[in-house]
Amino acid sequence: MAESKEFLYPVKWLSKASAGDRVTSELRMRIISGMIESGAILSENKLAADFGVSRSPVREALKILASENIIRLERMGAVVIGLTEKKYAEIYDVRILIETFVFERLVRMNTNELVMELSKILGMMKVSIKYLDADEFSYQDVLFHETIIRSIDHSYILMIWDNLKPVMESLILLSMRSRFKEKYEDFTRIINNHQLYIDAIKTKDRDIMIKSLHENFDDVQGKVEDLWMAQQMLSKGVEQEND
Amino acid sequence: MAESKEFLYPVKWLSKASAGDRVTSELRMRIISGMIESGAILSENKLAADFGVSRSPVREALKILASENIIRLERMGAVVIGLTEKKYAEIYDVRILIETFVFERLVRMNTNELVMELSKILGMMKVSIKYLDADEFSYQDVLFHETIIRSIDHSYILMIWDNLKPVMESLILLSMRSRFKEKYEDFTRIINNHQLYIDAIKTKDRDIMIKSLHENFDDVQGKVEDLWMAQQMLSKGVEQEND
DNA sequence: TCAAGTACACTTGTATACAAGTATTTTATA
DNA sequence: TATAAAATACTTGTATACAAGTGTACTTGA
Repeated sequence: MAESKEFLYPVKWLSKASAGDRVTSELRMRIISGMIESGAILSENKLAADFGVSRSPVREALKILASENIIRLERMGAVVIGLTEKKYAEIYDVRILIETFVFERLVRMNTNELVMELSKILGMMKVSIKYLDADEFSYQDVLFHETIIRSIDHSYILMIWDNLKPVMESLILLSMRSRFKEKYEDFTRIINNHQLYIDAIKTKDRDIMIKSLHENFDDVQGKVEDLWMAQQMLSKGVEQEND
Repeated sequence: MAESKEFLYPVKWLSKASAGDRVTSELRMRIISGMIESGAILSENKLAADFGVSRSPVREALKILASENIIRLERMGAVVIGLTEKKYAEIYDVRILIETFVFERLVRMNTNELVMELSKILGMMKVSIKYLDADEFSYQDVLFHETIIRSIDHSYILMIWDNLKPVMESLILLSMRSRFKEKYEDFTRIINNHQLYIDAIKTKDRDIMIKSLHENFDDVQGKVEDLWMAQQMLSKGVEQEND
């Protein structure tokens, strides 16, 4: 009823999306941001009313979020799991696992085209910084890594990424928004890291690859700390509706 | 309308399952077995009619199968992808990836309880062989590996397994059924492999682990060859309905 | 005050209805 | 016969309705 007009997920990314996709994305953001607290119980009917849609798209959303492990479907109601610190560590375990795998494939491939593509994306990222567009920057950041993963044409590695991506996207969005406000100087470092990533792929130097991989994850670790800050901000500013 | 009474998926495994689960499991089996050919276009309405249910559970099934990468949801109709040889290789890439990861965690854990559990499952497998129950054997085989994976309590590794499991289960079911008929002697070797697996975990000997891991996958490779045989049998014996 | 049973509110899963959009086929026209 | 236009038979996504089941709360009885 008294639904907030503010959406956490960028509405422009949903122009062609279905109601189901909209609910999925927005709900995910609210859970990951902490706006919907861990342990909360979500009702299909209530969510449908809140989002102004029927139960069908809400059901779809809950199924997807359950497969992403951020809610748990029980007999009565969906229980919000949220992201504990343990889970962050686990997400990055998996990212390291698959990106390492991808790297091993890449060194045996022609990477010219990929390097071009990545350079283009890096250019986009620089522009996003210049014009203070945190959402666009996040989009390009996610796209950067997805482009690398897609390049080896491995459907099951891609499947893992597809499951991880939405959560990663939400994390990065929230982190980048807060950084644009508070730690603007970080972005030159992030750009340098990504350039190192590209160089590693270009030279096919495994040592640089490992180095850039770890720097990237150190950086990501920073993102996560920012996220905690963002969560604090949000949970103070948002009134929880319990009835 | 002229729906076959024969279900590929064991009906007793679906006793408490919803119509959606039933459709999902059976459809998966029909695709992986080759009974529904790669490239075929599935219609929600038609499937609903065939299975005698409404579109709701069918939609649910298609979403799940799409996330498992065995169909592709397009604007009009779901296109069956099926499993090419490349995809088999990719599945086992991922299995090796995650099982290796799990092993690394296991060597730092107390594995007594796990070893007990695995021994029990192995006992079940032996009984299944004795009584020629291919489905039960498959169930225990899948459970064996799932038990190992669950033991490290890693939600995102488990997420990967959850996505892989249904396809693995189908593959193993089909392969084991044909083996019980044609290559019964294989099973002593499979049992030995699993015993080696347990020993590796018990002694925490990384070398044995690697050895048993590879023997297991060699074995699995055999399973896949059997599957091709099974597909041949099926595609000859089944009349495709096209109208 | 406490226990048991009943009624109610709310849950999921499924069926069905409908709107909007997209291929296909048919029909009309040159 | 070839081409354009219109009718049709699909498709998906969403809304709504309903049945069966589950938990809660209230009432009734001691």
